[in-house]
Amino acid sequence: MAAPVRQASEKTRRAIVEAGLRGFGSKGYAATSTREIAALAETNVASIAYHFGGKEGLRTACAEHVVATLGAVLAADAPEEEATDPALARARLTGLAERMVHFLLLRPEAHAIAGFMIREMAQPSPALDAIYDGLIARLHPRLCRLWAAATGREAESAGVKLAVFGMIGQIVYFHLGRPVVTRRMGWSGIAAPEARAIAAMIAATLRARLDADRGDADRGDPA
Amino acid sequence: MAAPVRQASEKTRRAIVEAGLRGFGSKGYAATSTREIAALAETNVASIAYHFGGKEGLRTACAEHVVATLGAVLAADAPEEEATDPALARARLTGLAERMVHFLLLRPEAHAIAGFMIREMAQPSPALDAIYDGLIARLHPRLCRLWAAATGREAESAGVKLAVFGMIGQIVYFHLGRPVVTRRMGWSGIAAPEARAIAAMIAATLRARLDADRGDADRGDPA
DNA sequence: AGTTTTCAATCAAACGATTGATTACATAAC
DNA sequence: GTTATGTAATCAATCGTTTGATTGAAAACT
Repeated sequence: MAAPVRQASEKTRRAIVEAGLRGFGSKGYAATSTREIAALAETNVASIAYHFGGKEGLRTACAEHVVATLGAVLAADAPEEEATDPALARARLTGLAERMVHFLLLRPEAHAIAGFMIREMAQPSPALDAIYDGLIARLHPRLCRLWAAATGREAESAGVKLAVFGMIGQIVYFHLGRPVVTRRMGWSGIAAPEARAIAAMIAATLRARLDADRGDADRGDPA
Repeated sequence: MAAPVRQASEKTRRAIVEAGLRGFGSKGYAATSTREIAALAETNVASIAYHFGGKEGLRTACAEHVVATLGAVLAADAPEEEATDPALARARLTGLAERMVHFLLLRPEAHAIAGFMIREMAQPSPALDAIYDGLIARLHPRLCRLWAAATGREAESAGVKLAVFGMIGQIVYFHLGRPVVTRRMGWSGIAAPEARAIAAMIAATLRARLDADRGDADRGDPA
């Protein structure tokens, strides 16, 4: 909580957080020992208790790190002004989706981040609050507003909110289900070409859904 | 492997598997102790080693149980003859999706099953092989054939396979992201009405996507 | 039929290993 | 010299597993 701005111990902090995130994200919280984290961070086990108060403190620190990192990634290409033109909103939405796919599937650091978030959702802890407040609570309404602008539906309606979750769910699944997807597709892994194919499929689904919503919005049949 | 057909120890086996599945599915493999499982199954810790060779053996036994249970659920409403009529295939597909949503979100035993599968994907183990071979390898191609019949595209094309995964991903996500979804939606949980809303949204997405695919299939633009 | 043997099944108890946390002490920075 | 930071050693607790004893019922034997 209290940031030790004093010294260059920041390097150790970062190393521990990154090591913890990598462990928690790939193997899970319980399955990752503090000694393993310390070894990966090239420091002593006691440093974890010193810097974060304990393993649980490191967990929330990792959550904050995830929020900061992912927030920066998503804010980088976020023009402050909201898109009101349907075509523009639609382009923004598809672009954001595509960017999320590529980040989630190609960036090496994304594996730990996504794994961490997924595991936090599966077994909620105080760390999930930080992720929700710092990330979901900001990103999801923004996507809903874009969806609304692209279709004419109301941004905070249940249908739009669920549709946005559905879009996110598709993206997340291709990270989560990677071993299953690659096996079924006959891929040896997910590199740039595979990520492009997945992004194209998600974009196509998104376009189809937006088109359908635009038609339904007039007839008052928002599913 | 060798089934002890002799005695009524089958009851103990089942109790241990169900207890293990519940623990592994909700808290994760590493976070669930053998003592905890034994207590939940109302038996002794040694029974786990006796019946399954160890904790890891119980893991694969749980995977086999998941395959058997889920296989039965999905096979129950699977008319052997494949649907060739587009409208019928479409109805089958949406019906299957709806059934999956309701099973995953409402059935109490589904929580452990889904949690187990998700965690296995996140950290593949030999248990994942059993799940893939016994479940995915059967279900996914069937969905692809339905998709193909509904749209005119080729069942084993990359686009169709990915689209089916996308549909599954949406469904799975609403189970996985339950704490996040409920919070954002202002729900206190996911009961029948909420599951219906989610199922409606997924059905709408599916319909929109199938429509778009049917149009694209002629023009040879399968994304 | 009565007796003995065999064996799957379960149990309490204990094993060594590992866990997260804590301590006491050394080192570096200011 | 005071504080901040890092380390080695150690703590109690818990982990998965193993052990030896016990049970009850089927199998084998007389």
